[in-house]
Amino acid sequence: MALNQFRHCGLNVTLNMLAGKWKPVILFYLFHNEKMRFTELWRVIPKVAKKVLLDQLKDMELNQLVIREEKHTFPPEVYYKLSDRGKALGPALAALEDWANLYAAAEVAEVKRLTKPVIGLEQK
Amino acid sequence: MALNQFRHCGLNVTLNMLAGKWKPVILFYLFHNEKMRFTELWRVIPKVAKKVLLDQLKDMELNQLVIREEKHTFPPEVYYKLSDRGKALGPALAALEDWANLYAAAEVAEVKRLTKPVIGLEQK
DNA sequence: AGCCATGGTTACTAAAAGGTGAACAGGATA
DNA sequence: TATCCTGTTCACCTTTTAGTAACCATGGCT
Repeated sequence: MALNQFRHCGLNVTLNMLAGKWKPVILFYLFHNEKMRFTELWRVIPKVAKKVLLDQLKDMELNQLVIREEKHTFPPEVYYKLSDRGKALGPALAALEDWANLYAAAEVAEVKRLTKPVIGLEQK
Repeated sequence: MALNQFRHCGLNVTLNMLAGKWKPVILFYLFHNEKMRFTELWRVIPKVAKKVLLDQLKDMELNQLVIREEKHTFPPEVYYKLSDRGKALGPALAALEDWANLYAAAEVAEVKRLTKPVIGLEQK
């Protein structure tokens, strides 16, 4: 889960926390939604396996980027949301995104085409 | 090398380019040094295998973050330096680092202890 | 009783990333 | 001639991550 044990500075620490195939998408949705149930998140990222999504969320919870909120009802309801720490990542993530748009436009364009079906969808 | 083919937005693109165990260190040195020979870089990051360092650099070159400059002398001299694109990452990377220092202080502290011998060293 | 739904786990497989050690040009040097 | 030096490649091996599929508990429906 958490990778590189060689971390020499803050940059490494942060990137380690963000490393994970689905974490950027998860962050994307949580930045746009405040609170999401597990299944909701899962439906919205259709290509990911349940277990993997759980792994990534668990990892992010461990790093205190997200908070898991469990209502002990039946059937169970579990909500995931950004912690303050997670929210504080906003500007930095925005900077990364801006960079991509300014300096890696080609890659992003290609990307946007590939992902329209997944992102920007109606979240219930 | 370049990982996640699932990229839904700029964030993903950027993180994909930064994902790699040694890329943060490499960036660190190139941000501080302007130009470095392969061997110099290799000596300064002692725990990495030559091949792996080469892989990471090749990857970064592909993503146009660094520029490889080869002097056809004997023995060969190869310099690596940041491209403009790479330099433009500066602010975003600084933001990630600042986040770590403000919100993940514990992790960074632990880290600083582990890495003193590697970072902040006398470059040549 | 049988089935659905939710959020998990478990055991296993596959693919990617990283690591090791040897080898290679080919001029310089001893 | 033998050895060194630089940047690279090759053929493998190990460790990490991601993916698959089945199974569980539990209460509400039908």
